[in-house]
Amino acid sequence: MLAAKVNGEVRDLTRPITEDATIVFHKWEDKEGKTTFWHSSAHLLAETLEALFPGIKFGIGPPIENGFYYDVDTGDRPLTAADIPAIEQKMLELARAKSEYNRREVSKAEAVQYFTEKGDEYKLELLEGLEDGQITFYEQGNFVDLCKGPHIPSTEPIKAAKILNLAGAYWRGDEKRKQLTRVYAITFPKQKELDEYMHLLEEAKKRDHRKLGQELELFMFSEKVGQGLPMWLPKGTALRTRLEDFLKKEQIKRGYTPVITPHIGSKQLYVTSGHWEKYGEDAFRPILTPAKDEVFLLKPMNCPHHCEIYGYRPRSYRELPVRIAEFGTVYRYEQSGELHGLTRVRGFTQDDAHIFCTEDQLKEEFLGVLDLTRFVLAKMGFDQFTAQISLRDPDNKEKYVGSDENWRKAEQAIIDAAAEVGLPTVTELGEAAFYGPKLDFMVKDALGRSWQLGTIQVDYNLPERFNLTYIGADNQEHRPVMIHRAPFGSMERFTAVLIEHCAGKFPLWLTPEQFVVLPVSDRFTEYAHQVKHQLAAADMRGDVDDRNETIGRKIRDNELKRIPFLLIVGEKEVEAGTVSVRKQGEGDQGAVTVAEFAAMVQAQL
RNA sequence: GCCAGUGUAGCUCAGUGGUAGAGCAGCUGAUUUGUAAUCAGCUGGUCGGGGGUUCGAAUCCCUCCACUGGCUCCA
Repeated sequence: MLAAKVNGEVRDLTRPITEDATIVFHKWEDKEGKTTFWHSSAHLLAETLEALFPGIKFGIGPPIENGFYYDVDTGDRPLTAADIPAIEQKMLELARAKSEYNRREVSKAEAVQYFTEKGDEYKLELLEGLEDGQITFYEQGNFVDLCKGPHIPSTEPIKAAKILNLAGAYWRGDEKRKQLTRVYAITFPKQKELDEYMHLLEEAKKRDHRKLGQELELFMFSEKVGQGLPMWLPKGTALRTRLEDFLKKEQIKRGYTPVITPHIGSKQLYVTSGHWEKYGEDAFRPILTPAKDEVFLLKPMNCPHHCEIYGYRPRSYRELPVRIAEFGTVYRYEQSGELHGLTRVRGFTQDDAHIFCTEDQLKEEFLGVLDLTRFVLAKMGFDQFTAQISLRDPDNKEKYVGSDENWRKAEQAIIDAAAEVGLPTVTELGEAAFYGPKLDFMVKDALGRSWQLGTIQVDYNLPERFNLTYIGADNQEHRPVMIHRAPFGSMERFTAVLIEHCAGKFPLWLTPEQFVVLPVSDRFTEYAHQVKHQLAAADMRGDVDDRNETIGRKIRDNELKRIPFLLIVGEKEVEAGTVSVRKQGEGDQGAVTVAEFAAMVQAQL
């Protein structure tokens, strides 16, 4: 037992209960138990660091989803990987002392005095935000920390510890302030659990899309081409093209109109849209021409172009909603430290569309987009995702364009639509786009990092900025509402997450190569090619591995390439007109005729 | 952009001041193969780029570039 929930509040097991209370005990298996365990471990880590590096100063040290961290200021002597073994060792040594975690209520003056004497300005700053009478210290061994708790009774159950990594982190998350060293770590009550966790991390690394992208020859980067500018190799292109075709077809069914727009636009376009003012300085530099004062920008978004398409002639209420769709490639100068495989790049293609509709149609259109997005995710086998509603930060309205009334309407439309379909959501203030609130679908990558995939945004503002109108039944001009949406988000990020989601074993309808025919020896190569052509005629994709290698080698190589079906052909198969089917990861499935195999695969598509 | 780390052959990696290495891949040849690596030979590197220290630098220092882990940012 690690902690107790008393009347809904998680507390120390050792803290006396002075009122009538409902009590729930938390063990390691509970989220609350782990959180308390890791929070206490953070204090143990701090005690360790203080013992090893006297004079070290402490920021904050909270538990996180997997483990905990502590932000520290080590002065002139940086922490490095070489320090890790000593830290881990000392941590366990201190844990074995079985120090009790003792809670103590202190006055603000007492707390300020303590940290002033200790010289820890970070704790003093934290104290500034706390009210007298609410302040508690926790003490274990030789370490005292400002902390509201709760904690486990003693360090005794902490049996295994691992420093996961060292990273920089700005104090209070503010890039203008000092950067502290963030020590990430995790602890367990048993060594075996730590071993299992480390094994899990290893397995996750194996499905990292950057690694699989290289192994499966899906995409590449080149220093000469530039940072964050992926190039899709033939197999990656085959995969991506199928994703695009799938969505294009579905969008046609749902009343979208495909368009194509250029990769650049005049600066004036982005002044109108507001992007110039908001992002001009942080974007790729403007493109100049021989003509004086002529300035173009690489397009960072497709919406301004689509607004121009909407506005190229008068629109009647009868033709709304207008749904303009484009797989549009955009370029954004992301900070160099942000680039990450295919998930964060500087040139990428959005499966973008902009829906222009009346206010009355807004809800239905939004619901339609929600349905499309969920249809797409389901088709790809994503059942684990969260939906995040991103609203404006009400305390920083100057970061956004548009009137309060428009924002109120837009935010309400998203909240209502999500509630209507029963979509579980979390709401984040301050995460909205500058022109409107968003509903984002978030998924996690193999290493637990969360990425935004599909996005739906309600926008009252760009239609105003572009002076977009339609003529209503009353023969008056009205302002349409705009929905920005991208079910995949971007082809790059979606592909990355898909690679990791299926560990490179793509669904049959998407995979670049569905089969490879493996002749047992070169006497059967001709038959192998016949098989391939028969299957190609049945609309299947694949090739012949006619290298002069043993069958065992060919099987191994093609298994590693995650080919769904290996078709082995030798003497027996040639005579019987069959193929021996070997399914990826599942071994020999026996012999069937080529037609039977084709039918079997068709049935699975 | 910031903090820390990494950069050696196509890939994975060894080499820490004294003649650049291994396995795999590739090429050539032999082998004609029955369900996850046949054998042999050969090729392949301005040790990320530039500058410096040194008799001598993959190795030490500076700088730039790229990548990795975070932070900040993300139209």
